[in-house]
Formats: sequence, C-alpha cells, structure tokens
Amino acid sequence: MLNYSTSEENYIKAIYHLQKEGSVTTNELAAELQTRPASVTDMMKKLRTKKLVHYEAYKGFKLTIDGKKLALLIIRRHRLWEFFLAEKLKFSWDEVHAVAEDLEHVSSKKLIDKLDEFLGFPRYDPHGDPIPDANGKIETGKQVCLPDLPLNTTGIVCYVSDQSSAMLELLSHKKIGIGTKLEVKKKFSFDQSLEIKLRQQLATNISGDLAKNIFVKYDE
Amino acid sequence: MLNYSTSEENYIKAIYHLQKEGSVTTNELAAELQTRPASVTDMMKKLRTKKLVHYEAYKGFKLTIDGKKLALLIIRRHRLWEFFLAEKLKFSWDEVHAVAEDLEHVSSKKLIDKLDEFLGFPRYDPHGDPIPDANGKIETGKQVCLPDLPLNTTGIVCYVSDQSSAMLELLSHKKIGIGTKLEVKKKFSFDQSLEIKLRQQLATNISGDLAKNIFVKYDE
DNA sequence: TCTTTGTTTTAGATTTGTCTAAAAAATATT
DNA sequence: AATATTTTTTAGACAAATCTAAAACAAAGA
Repeated sequence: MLNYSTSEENYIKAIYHLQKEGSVTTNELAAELQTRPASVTDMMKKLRTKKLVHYEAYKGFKLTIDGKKLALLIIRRHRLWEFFLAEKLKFSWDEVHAVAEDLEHVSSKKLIDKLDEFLGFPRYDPHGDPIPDANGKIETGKQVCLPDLPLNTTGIVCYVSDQSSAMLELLSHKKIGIGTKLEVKKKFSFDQSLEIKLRQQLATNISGDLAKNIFVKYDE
Repeated sequence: MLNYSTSEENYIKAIYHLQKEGSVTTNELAAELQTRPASVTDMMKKLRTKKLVHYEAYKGFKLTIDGKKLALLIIRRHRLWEFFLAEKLKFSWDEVHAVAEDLEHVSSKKLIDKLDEFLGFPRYDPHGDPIPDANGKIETGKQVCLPDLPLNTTGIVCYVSDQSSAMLELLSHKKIGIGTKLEVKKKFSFDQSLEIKLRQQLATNISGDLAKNIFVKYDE
C-alpha cells in the first residue's frame, strides 16, 4: 500500500462517510471538510489520477475498490486509537475523537496491527462503531448500550457487561438474552428508565441501571 | 504552547541534538536533516521570527530558551512513544525509532501526559536515553546495560534487572552494588565477557550473562 | 594583502494544498 | 423553451517547504 498525505486521507475518509450510497457531490464534501468547492475539485482530480475515486466533471465522486480499502484502513487506525485512548489512557468518551484524528495518519502497518493485538482485537470503538480488521473487513451496524439505541430502531442484544447472578436473574425473568430483538419506545429522563418493545410485541419497562449494562447491535 | 509544523519541529530537534555546545552551522544541519543548505537558511529565518533560534547571517544558530523548551517537549514525546512501542507493543529495540519519528509530531499535551502516566513515568527510553518530564526537566547522561557502556568511560551502577539471590551473591562477592563506579576496559567477542576496572583500580572479569543484567549511567 | 577555497545566502523556480473570482455547466422556474 | 439560479469547474494567486544555480561572504594559504 502506497503512502498518502494527511489531506488526501481526510478526503478519502470523508467520501467514505458520505457515500452511504450513491455518489458524493462537490458541495457536500466541501461542507464536510470545511473547505471550498474549488479545493474539492482540485483534490478529486488528483485522487482520480491515483485511482482512488471515480470522477467525471459535474457527476460527483465514488470511491474505487482501492479507495474503499484505503478508507477502511484509515477508519481502522482511527477507531483503534480511540479504543486505546479510552481504554488504556482513560480519556473520556468525548475527548478521543480529536486526538485520534491526528494519530490516524501515522501510517505504519506494523504499528496498527501490533496495537490491535495489544488491545485484544477490540471489535467496537468507544462510540460503538465497528473496527475493521487487518484485512479491511468491517461489520455493518453499530454496537451501543441500550440507552443509546435510537428510538423505534430494532436492536439485537449482543453483550451484557455486568454478569452478576442478580443481573442475570433479572434478565432471565424478563426473558432477555443474547440475540433478543428489541426496540426502545420511550426514554424517561426522570430516572433514565426505558419503555421497550420485546420480540415485536411485548412492552416492558427497564431501569436505567439495567439498561446501561445491556449492549445491542443495530443498523444505521 | 503554540503549534509548530512537522518540519519546524524536525529542525528544532536536530539543532538540539547538534548543539552539544557552541552553535550549529548551516552545513551541519543540512547534513543531519538530509536537506540542502539553502533550505536550512530559509527555515532559520522563519524560526528566528518565531523566536525559537538566535541567528545572524553567517554566524550559525543556537536555540533560544523557548526553542530549547520545544526541543525537550519533542524529545519527551519521541522517547515516551519509543518506550510504549518497546514495552507494550513488543517492538524490537531497533524498530522503535522510525515509528516514533512520526508519533512525536502529534501534539496533544494531554495525550503525552496520560501516556506518561500509563507507562508508569519511565525515566529512560529503550536506548537508555533519559525522558524529559512534563516540565521539560531532563537528566544528563544515559543509562545502558554494561555491554553497551563505551570503552574507557566511567559508569555508575544504577540498577540490576535480575534480582535473584544467585545474581546478588555473585555481585556482592565482586563488591559491585548500586552506586559502584566502573569502566569497561575490553570486550571479548568470543563469550561476550568483559574486563572492567572497579573503583578506579581493581581489574576484574565479568561474564556476558552477568553484564547484561547490570545497568549503568554515564555522561556522553 | 591578495587570492583561492569553501560556506552561506539570495534569487528564482517547483510542488502541495489551499484560496478568490469568474466562467461554464447543470438544474430549476416561469 | 427561455431565463434565472445553483453547482461545479477553471484560471490565477498565495503560503509552506523545498530545490538549483548564482552571488556574497568568510576563512585559509601564498
């Protein structure tokens, strides 16, 4: 894999994030990167000659296979550093992003793969976003704790952080386990309790304490 | 502390390393940084306006107080990352430098101070060079294991890595302890054994196995 | 001291990434 | 369909960091 400038990497990453589907426009990219449309056009020409984007004048851009690979590599670096900062250096949830923005451009492959190993091959960053593996494979969807599941979005329970018998007793009584599908219908700010829909039917209430320990996967 | 470009930081670091004493010349710096004398002159004018170096045309350069502070900060980052790479990511001794060259330019103060804490406030990097603390204080001298002590240079024993009773018995028999002054007079490649001078007088022989576990401080 | 040699600086060009302002193309409106 | 609006691209400029080639300066030798 060749080496790319910080600027090139930031463009590639931004296209990846915007390119949920369809292609990305000049103005969208300029807004995302806090830059001017003219700068975007300049950079797109360069990334086209490097075969990282498909681009024809006035027709928007899409990542090529190579561009997508590069994007996933940068995201891998970013999310591994975020995990490191939160887990090992005890940065708070909201501080990790800014620092990872810088660290993600350090390009040593060995560094990232060893960091991955050191961290125990984590699968999600501190925001619940999946971390691509060394081959660029990435899970679809996101993993968050139950209070962070958007309203009326189906999530699948995938992990429970507190494994005490008291916790497990409560869960089995409510018939919630790994793989259970659920939706959050309402959040009560008073006590952080949630009203959820279980297996497309039953409505139940869950305390804030319980909800914090339940992790679910969902598709954005 | 303001923010400086990677290039500016590399110049500052290079001046610090060359500026053992006296001032640094254009050609010296150009050689150190693998660049051209003309580029050095250009950069020196810039660093002068930023008050990081003292510089008059044709008279060489010296770091200002601020320049020295910045140099020590960069060296702190570099050596902490080296320690991290060797200690946590299990990079080998000779691989850490290149990667740390990139990491050292990530400028978050909080990152470095938290990394320092995470690593347990190490005092020496994997090459035995001292790590400046958060205030920019740095020890003079270097810490290495005995086989790496240059010939005919006085070192002071400061640490013994293997603390087994067999090891300590051998050391006390040879009257070597923390604080003992010694010099290496000869190294035998056949078995890595050393001939050393103890307390400015006695000559003794030390096996390679023993020598590897004895750490000494010395001034360069 | 004058001259030669070597070092350092200047002048001008290049590359990368950005910008502004104007032109061109695409899209929307009447 | 013709016109107005918005989007995108081009053209030309700029700052940072570098380079080459030439000029200026300093140091050393005759």
